[in-house]
Amino acid sequence: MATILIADDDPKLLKMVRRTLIYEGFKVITAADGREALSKTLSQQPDLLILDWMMPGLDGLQVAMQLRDADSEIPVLMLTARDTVADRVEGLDSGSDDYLVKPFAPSELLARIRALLRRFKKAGVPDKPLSYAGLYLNPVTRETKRDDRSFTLTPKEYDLLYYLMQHPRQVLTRDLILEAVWGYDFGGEDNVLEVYIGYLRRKTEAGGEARLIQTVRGVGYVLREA
Amino acid sequence: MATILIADDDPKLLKMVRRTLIYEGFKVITAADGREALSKTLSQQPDLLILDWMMPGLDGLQVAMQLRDADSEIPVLMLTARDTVADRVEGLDSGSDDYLVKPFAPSELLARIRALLRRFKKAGVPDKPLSYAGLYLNPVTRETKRDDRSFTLTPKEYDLLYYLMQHPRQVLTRDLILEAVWGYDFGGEDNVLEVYIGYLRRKTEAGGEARLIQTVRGVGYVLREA
DNA sequence: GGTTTCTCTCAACCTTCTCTCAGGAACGCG
DNA sequence: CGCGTTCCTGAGAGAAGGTTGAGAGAAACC
Repeated sequence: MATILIADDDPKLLKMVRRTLIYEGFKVITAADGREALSKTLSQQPDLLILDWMMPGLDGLQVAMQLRDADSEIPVLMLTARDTVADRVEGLDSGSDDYLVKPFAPSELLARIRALLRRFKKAGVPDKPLSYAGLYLNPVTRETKRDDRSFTLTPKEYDLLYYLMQHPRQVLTRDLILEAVWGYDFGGEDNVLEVYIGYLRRKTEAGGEARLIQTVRGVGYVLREA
Repeated sequence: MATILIADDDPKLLKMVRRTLIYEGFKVITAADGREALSKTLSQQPDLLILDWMMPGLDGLQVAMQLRDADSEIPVLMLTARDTVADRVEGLDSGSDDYLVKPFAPSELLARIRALLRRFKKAGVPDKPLSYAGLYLNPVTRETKRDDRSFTLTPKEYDLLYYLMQHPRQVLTRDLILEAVWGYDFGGEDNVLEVYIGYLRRKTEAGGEARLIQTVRGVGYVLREA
C-alpha cells in the first residue's frame, strides 16, 4: 500500500488525518512543518504528499516548488483554508496536483488521494520485480520466491519483505522499518517487528537455505548474505 | 481507458484540461506546440488529439493535415478562439473531426470527446477473444467458456470476468476492480465485489474444475492457476 | 402490466492474520 | 564466567477479511 506524507502545523488535524489514512491501509509519515516535510520526503520517498498551504517556515507552496525544481514527480495534494480562484490557480502553477479546502470530510480526502495515486501510478514506471541473492518478489503478481521455491506471505509479511528488498545491504533501524511498514512513530514496547522478522525467516529459509535477514544487534536488520 | 493528447501553447489551459481529463479517467499526454504534438502522436499513438488551432510553429491545422497525409485515423478535436463559418469549414476540410470554441465548459469538452471516441471505436479494430488457462471469452459474441463447457453471464459478471481476463496473473486490488467495473470513485462499505466474485466462481467452476479466481487476502483477486 | 432477471445489501459464519505476552536463547561486556 | 540486555519464538485471543445464502428493489423483457 502507498505511503503518504502529511505535513501540517496543527497537531489535531495531523492526528485525525493520520488515523483516517492508516485506517484505510495507507502507510503514513507525518511532519510538523515544511522543512521536516522536505527532508522526510527526500529520505523516505513517499508516494504522495499532503501539504498544508500555510505553515511556519517553509509553507506548502514552497515545499511543492522546491520538489518540482528537483524534478520530483511525487503528487501533491494541497490543503488550504482559502478558497478563491486566484489561489487555486497559483497553487496549481506551483506544482501541486490537487486541492482540498479545509474543513473537509475524510471521505473527500480519501477520494482525492485515490484519484491522485491512480493517476500517477499510470504515468509512472510500473513496479519492477525485485530480486536479491536468490530472493525474488514481484509487486505485480505478488509472487515471492527463494530460488525456485515459491512461498506465500500474508500482507504484513509481504510489506515487510518488500521494504527490506527495496534496501538490500542497507542496515535499517527498527524505527525506520516500523514507520515504513506499520506507519507509526513507535512509542510503546511491543515486539511486532521481531515477530514478523521471525515469520519471514521461517518462510525464506524453509528449504534449509542460508539466512538472508540478518540482525544488527541494538540497531535493526539488514537484508544481506552472511 | 483511452489516451488523449492535448496540445496548446497556453500552459494554464493545458493544465486545466489535463486535470479534467485525468479526473475522468483518461490517460493524458500534453504538448506545448505543434511539433511536439506531432512527434508524441507518432511515438505514443494516443486515441484522440485535442489541438489548438493557433500555436507557434506548426499550428493545429497543419498538424491535423500532416497526420491525414500520413494516413493517420486518429480523431482530432480542434480548439479555436474564432467562431466564423468560414473557419469551421476550413478546419473540417483539413482533417479535424470536431470543433470547440474557446472558452468552453469542461462538460462540453468531455461530451465531444466521448462522442468522438464512440464514433471512432466502431471503425476501429474489434476486440480480440481472450483466453487463459482454459477460460475463454469472446467480446464480439459475448460467448464464455471453460474448456468446452460454455456458460452464460449477466452483464456485470461479464464485465468483471472481462476485466480479470485482461490482466491474467496480475493481482488486482479491490479499488482497481471496483473502479474499472463499477466506476466507483470511492470504495464504500459494501461487498458487491465479493458477491460477484462468488458468482463467477460458481459459474467458472460449475463442472468441478479447479479455481482460477484466487483471493489475495487483504489486497484483491488474481486470475491464476493455483 | 406482469413476470423474470439482475444488482446490490445484509448478516451470519468461517478463515486467516495481527499482535501481545511470556519464557528462553543469544549476545556483549566487565 | 556471570550478568544485564536484546532478540527469538510458540501459543493464543481478538480483529479483520472473505464467503455465502437470502431477499428487496430496480431494470429488462415480453
